[in-house]
Amino acid sequence: MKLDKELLKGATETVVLAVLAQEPSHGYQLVQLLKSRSKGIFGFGEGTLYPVLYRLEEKGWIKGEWEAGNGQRRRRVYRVTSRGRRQLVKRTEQWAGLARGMTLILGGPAHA
Amino acid sequence: MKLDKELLKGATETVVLAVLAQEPSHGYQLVQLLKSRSKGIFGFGEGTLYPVLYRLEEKGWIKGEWEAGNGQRRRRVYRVTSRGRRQLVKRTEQWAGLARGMTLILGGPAHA
DNA sequence: GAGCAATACCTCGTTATACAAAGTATACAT
DNA sequence: ATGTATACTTTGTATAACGAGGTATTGCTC
Repeated sequence: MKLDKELLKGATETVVLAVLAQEPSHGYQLVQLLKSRSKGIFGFGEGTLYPVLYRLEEKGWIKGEWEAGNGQRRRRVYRVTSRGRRQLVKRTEQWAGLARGMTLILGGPAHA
Repeated sequence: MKLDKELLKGATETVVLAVLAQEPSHGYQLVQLLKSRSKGIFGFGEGTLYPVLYRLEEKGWIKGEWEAGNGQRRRRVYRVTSRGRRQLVKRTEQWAGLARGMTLILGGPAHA
């Protein structure tokens, strides 16, 4: 099942922040982490994730640093800043609120 | 807590379908139903909901009928069509998928 | 050393949506 | 008559996810 594009709006930044908070990563790696950690539910492409990273960095919620190439291809590793962590808390609360509302509407008296 | 605009994208049509499936309503009533049934979590305004209703009707998922004014102001009551009910099932599955993915990412090894 | 796959990054155009704000008009109570 | 709640409608703005295309490097294999 491929997730609806619109449904993901607003959630993408949150999962990116969450994964980076657990493990600093570069863009390409993030694509794979998001897929594996969500058991294949999320399948973000690079065309989605790189712009998200730039956005988050511009807002000061993550910080990227070029990793010197020790035989590796150069890559930019992103870490969550302290402001970013506060944001992650907020976003998580937002998500919980939405999830609660959805449950109330979808799972409520509908099955009565 | 006011829910982020972007986070709601894609979810709005689903909750509208869900409420209408439970109780055919007109637009103005829907504003209140969504608010009360979600215990205040959803606060959609008319400028959001009416366009949603038009969209859903155009797609054939709901059907509106003008209710003749028996002393009442004229109102358009919307009902979910059979195609709309199938859509609701799909949307609900989509939502469940997203919720599962979010839980995996947010609630997983983060608190380890 | 040519070819190829995987890695890693970047950018553009398209499309869809939530919302505020403003407007119109009716019913009803005071 | 004045106001309030009801009820519908439209416009403009901002944002975001994605596909598709592009560049460049590394390392493997023949």
